Amino acid sequence: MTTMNEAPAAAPTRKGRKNNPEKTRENILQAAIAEFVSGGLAGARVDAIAERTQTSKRMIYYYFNSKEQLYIEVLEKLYGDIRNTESNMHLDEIAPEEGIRRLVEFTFDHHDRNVDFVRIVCNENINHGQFVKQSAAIRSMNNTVLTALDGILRRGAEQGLFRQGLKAIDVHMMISAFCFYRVSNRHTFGALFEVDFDDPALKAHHREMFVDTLLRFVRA
Amino acid sequence: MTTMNEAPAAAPTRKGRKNNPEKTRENILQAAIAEFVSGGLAGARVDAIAERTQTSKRMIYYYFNSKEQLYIEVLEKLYGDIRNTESNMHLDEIAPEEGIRRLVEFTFDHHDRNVDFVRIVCNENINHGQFVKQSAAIRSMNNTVLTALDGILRRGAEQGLFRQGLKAIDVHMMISAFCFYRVSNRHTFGALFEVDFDDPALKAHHREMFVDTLLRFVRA
DNA sequence: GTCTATAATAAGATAGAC
DNA sequence: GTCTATCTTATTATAGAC
Repeated sequence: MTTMNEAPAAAPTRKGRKNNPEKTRENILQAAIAEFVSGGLAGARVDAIAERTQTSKRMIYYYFNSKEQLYIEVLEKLYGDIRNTESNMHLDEIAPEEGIRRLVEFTFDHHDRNVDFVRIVCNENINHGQFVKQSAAIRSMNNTVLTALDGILRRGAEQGLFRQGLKAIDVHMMISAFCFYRVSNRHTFGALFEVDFDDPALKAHHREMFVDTLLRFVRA
Repeated sequence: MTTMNEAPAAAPTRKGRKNNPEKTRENILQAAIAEFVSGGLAGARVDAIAERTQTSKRMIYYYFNSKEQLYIEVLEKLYGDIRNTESNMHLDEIAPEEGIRRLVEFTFDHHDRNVDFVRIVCNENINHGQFVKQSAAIRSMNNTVLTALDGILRRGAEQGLFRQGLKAIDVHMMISAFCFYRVSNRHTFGALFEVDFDDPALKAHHREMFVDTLLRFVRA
């Protein structure tokens, strides 16, 4: 009688909500992303996360132990999303100029689509990057871009198309700066200069301008 | 007898700490900057601000009424600092290329020296720019750069040195993106790619590279 | 104008039933 | 594994003396 074999007709509104650990966990994680993104680590409220969830606050602590732990998992998830997508670019088989173009366009689109990622990185920097520094998972995942870019620059230089001695880290930083800033500072920049970053035409303009700027930088 | 004419020898350790409203206010404001900068609006603690102060927590509420009000004043102060310095550049009297160079260098140095400003802007964007949007003072102060830059671009185009049809807002955004990102993301970028942004040699390298990139962009 | 002490409340975390 | 109710601490804000 202590087993759960009774009351099939008891709660009609609770259809299909049987125990489902993985789904609950993912559900919490998604809610946490939304909450951390719109308030930072300090600004996020555990109660608010629970409200965004189909489950209760208790479950947050059950699965993640603390607010900080939850934050770290969010961080790792969002950083991981980039790596997964940026692996499939095959930048080593195309013409150097085309490689630069594609890399800029890819980075642009990725940041544009992942506002969440950008916001969480902003927050990390406000926290002096303390959690990124802690997470070995994150630190070890970010060098694929650099080697790909290095290949492009080297081939470009060999073919006489690009300048000699360009460093991948420099080019990468400039690409990131453009794509990141356009998302990270859209609210203040938008308010100050009355620019609407959601306008598709402006977005296309920026995208092409960034490609152009980078190409002008690398060309011999 | 209710006037304050007694006890000149009472407290020897409290020398010179007579009532000084302006100084107290400024003292609180400086402490608030430090605290808001290293934790954002939500992360900052009023107690912590008081501790950084030569006065008490009570005075914070006495002068600023609330944590939010204090935050807004910090915001306005830091934004104001830029305007004041960037007015004295006289960019309309020099050669166009030199104008671009100076503007980039100025923006670079300013961001480099004012980490506080950069952090507060990051925080503002996490808050969807809600306080910047509220402050009429801030919104009305930011158009001097744009007109100066516009002048440079127009003269450059007239002299056949620069391309036609370049927009000041675009150039300004790219300059800002470089200079801002280098400061705002130094912790995460530094941790991920093992870059030390405090290295003076690297700093000089970035500065020159940004000038170069912008010049390559505007040139005909 | 300034201080110490404290109220009021919000928020992170947990107990214990089911 | 999940829920509601609650404990505990931290934090914003204020009272009231001087």
